[in-house]
Amino acid sequence: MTSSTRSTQPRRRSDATRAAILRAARERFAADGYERATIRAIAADAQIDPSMVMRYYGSKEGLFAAAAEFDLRLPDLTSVPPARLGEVLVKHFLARWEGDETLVALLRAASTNPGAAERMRGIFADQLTGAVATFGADPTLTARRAGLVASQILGLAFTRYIVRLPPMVDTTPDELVSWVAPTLQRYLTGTPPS
Amino acid sequence: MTSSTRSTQPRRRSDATRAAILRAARERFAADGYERATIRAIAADAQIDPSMVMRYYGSKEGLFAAAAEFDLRLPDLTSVPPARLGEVLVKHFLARWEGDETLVALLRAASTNPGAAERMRGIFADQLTGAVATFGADPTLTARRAGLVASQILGLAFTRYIVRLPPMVDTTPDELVSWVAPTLQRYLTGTPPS
DNA sequence: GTCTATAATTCGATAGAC
DNA sequence: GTCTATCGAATTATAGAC
Repeated sequence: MTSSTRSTQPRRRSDATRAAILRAARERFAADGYERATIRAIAADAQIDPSMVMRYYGSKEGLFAAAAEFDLRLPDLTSVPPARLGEVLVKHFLARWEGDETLVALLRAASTNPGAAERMRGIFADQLTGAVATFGADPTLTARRAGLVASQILGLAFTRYIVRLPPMVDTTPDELVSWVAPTLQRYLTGTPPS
Repeated sequence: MTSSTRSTQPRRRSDATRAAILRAARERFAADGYERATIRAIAADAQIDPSMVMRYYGSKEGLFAAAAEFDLRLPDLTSVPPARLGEVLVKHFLARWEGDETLVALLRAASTNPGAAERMRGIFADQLTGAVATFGADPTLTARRAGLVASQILGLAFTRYIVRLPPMVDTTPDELVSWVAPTLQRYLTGTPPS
């Protein structure tokens, strides 16, 4: 029962097609948002028939849910020098986004699609809050610290990838890290104001 | 030629209707985004016929352009104590938004509508950069400082009004000001990193 | 100025042949 | 598994009566 022929392998022709659909869907959702991205256009990009999209993913919502699966892949913050938490986080986020348009798709869709907004809340409320909680002292402040971090991180993504403000687009990732890291550092470990 | 009868007064029945349309349009665009907000729904809210919207504003794009007119109404920053610039700015933005949903409409639409994104760029690149330039020392840094401020300000609005992250929704404006003011202060007047 | 009627598209989704 | 054909609904926009 070592290997090749079949039986335990459900993957055949369809897996390549499914992957092509997801890739095209991410592109379109990222570029056009949820409403303007049509199943027909996605299917054309993937060079398959539109009805295949429905067959594989049931509906447009189902397709989006599959295409916008996103994991922040946050590193273990307990092994990071406490004074460098902000820097590590900004670097991580920028690197994570520059190579994967899934978050842009999610960001654009979250503006108009309730399901996408809900997923965004889940990602930043669960994954990020969880990471912040691993080292935070005061549990009652953890959620707020995570929310503030999310506000700066998502504002960075929004101005750089969605609105495309020229100064935010032209600035290199390293320069952005230098400016933004102290902000996150204070949100994460700073003394609560008054 | 003092007063009432007519001649120099083009406003008659239509002005109230136009205002009602704009109000309903801002509500719908803010709540649903550009694509999902339909002319029919806006007309129903304003209790007028859908064709009147077309007659007055020509097209859906034209209606949005009229409804999403937005002025930051930035105060004169030269009369603000330099050490309190961040605080004054956050306070101003929060107050400006809590009572006017136009920015939320613009924010939501900017994700999918190129024209709305262009307007957003104009607002933050012109109005904000102009205000920052009035006191900034190094002109080459002015655009970048304004962009960074925009990133935190728009991230605040995005997480609080669009995605509605619970910790950002539950926090009072005063508490938000306390946390965010130092960030803007550093973006505006801080020493450039390395 | 206001409304009815409808044109012209476009979309998501379905049925069914092969 | 894949594709053709099409349904039914919704949209912006227009033409024209009153």
